[in-house]
Amino acid sequence: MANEQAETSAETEAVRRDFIRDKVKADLAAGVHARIVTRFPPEPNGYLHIGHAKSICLNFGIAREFGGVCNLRMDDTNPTKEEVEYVESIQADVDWLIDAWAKEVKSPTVLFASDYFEQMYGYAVDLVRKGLAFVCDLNAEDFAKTRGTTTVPGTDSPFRDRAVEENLDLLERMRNGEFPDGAKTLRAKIDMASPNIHLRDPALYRIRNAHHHRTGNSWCIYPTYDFAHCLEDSIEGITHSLCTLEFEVHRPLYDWILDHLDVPKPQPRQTEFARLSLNYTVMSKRKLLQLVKDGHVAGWDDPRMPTISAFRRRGVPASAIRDFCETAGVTRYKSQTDLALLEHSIRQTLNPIAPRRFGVLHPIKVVLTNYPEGKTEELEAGNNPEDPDAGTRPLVFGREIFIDQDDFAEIPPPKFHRLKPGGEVRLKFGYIIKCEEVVKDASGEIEELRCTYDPESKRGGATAGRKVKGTIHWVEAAGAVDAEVRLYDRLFRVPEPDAGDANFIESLNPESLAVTHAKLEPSLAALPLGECVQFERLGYFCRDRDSSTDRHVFNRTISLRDSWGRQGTSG
RNA sequence: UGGCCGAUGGUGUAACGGUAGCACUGCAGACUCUGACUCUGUAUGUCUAGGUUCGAAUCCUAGUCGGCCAGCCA
Repeated sequence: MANEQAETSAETEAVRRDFIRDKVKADLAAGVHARIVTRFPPEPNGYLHIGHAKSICLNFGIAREFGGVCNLRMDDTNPTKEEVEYVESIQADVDWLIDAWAKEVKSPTVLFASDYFEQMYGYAVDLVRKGLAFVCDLNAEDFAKTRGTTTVPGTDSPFRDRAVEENLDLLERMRNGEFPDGAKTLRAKIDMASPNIHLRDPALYRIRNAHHHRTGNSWCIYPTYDFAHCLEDSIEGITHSLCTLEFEVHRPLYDWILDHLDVPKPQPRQTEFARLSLNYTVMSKRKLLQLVKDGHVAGWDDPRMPTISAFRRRGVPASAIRDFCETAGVTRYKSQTDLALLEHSIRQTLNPIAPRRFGVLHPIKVVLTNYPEGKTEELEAGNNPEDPDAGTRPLVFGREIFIDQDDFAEIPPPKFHRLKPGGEVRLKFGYIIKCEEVVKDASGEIEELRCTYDPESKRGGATAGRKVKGTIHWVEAAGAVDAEVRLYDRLFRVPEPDAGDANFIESLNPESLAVTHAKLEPSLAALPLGECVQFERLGYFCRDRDSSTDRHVFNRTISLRDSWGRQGTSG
């Protein structure tokens, strides 16, 4: 009995996830819709970022959970800002992000608002016929002047009472290209005194003699967002139109347009949620574009960027981003999500699946003076302690190896568990070694460490059970693969780089990228692109696409949590 | 001197009139051939003031603070 109750309430809790899903569920229960249809409607004027990921996960996620579909629709109603490059990157990013969900819920083809231009124009004509829209000759400046302000009502356009026939004629001539850019607009006839400025006879069509990336030169008038978006939703049979909070004040107009047109019922309903805001980064397309154009980063997919393509290149699994979006939640409160939440999702996703490998980022050579010259042997190394099925791999061991600079200290700080003069550490999967001598060059730089090893301390050996404080990773010198390893840190030094009127460029973190010349275990030379491994004790890494057959470039996806060295430098 | 929206630990998010919970982060400890993982413990919260009610984070009123809106951008 008690168990049943617990299960029931747990189930209820699992289903109840946010206020939007509540609404969807209620609509379904009330029979408002037979099937849920959502949409993700990016404007192809930039690359998708982690903020879009939230919207993608929400829209596709809801469709999936409720057995519906989600359309990927390019909102391409402004030819002066949109490019094919962006529609392509958006498709690739969405496909990668939703991955297997695509088969279940994604509309089979990408949709384009521009495919509805003729239909939208027809609706505009309908509004004119009903006396609900008029052609206005005011230029942009006079339009603004007569709009009023937040506290002062606007005044009617002198063209507001044009006869229907004249409006029809003028609209057609607008379409036929008889007027220059900005000369005329089609406006809704609503209420210039409305406290909601978006209801003060808003523009529905504007003249743009511009080449559109899909419709070419067949149009010279283009619908505004407010007119186009609700119609796009209506045409596609969208049931729930989810958007961010800043569109809240547009909702009355969204409804007004559909209410006054002969469109299928039930009409789509717009619901707003708070966009994702992540600290230590910026999210606006304008600012991301500036970072790219001004060369502060290497491109849209520079792994320091918050773009989806950057996360992909950096080695972050799509499922980690989805997990993060779920963790961040959906509310109407404008929050600032901590980067730590994202990092946790990434580590949590990678830990059970990433094969363990050895990589030495900042090598110091170690010579084992009592290890026979010319001898090598194979050690058996576990691939992943989190996954019993991951198996083992052979690791060549020899007289000369590399260890990381961080794992040796000539003058060790308190509680230092690693190698120090006269001290011992275990080489993971191998022997216990003892540092006998520090060899330096003329300038005092450490040239190599001369150590002895305990031949019986290997797993299975007589002294294998000896306790030493530290276990470190290593790479055998002769077989080591040279690699360039790129260590990334947060792009900005401050949590809110674009707070207030701050110049976000000044907050860039000069140490967001550090490049090291590393020594890696041989198997890493063949690591396929797109696969993430853990360099033991260091973090998760993947091969970068800058690699070639004889050049190895790796990205650090994310470091391991480090309760010891946080005060030190990264890597 | 407008309209609309929002406010729960450091961060994010639950609780839908009935014991303020979870995750992240922080700190402390256990374990460890990864100073990881895992586990344990611990710290910190309902914006304010009234009201309704047996009972309010939740409902009402007012205030405070924050956000959005005056593109022919989306």
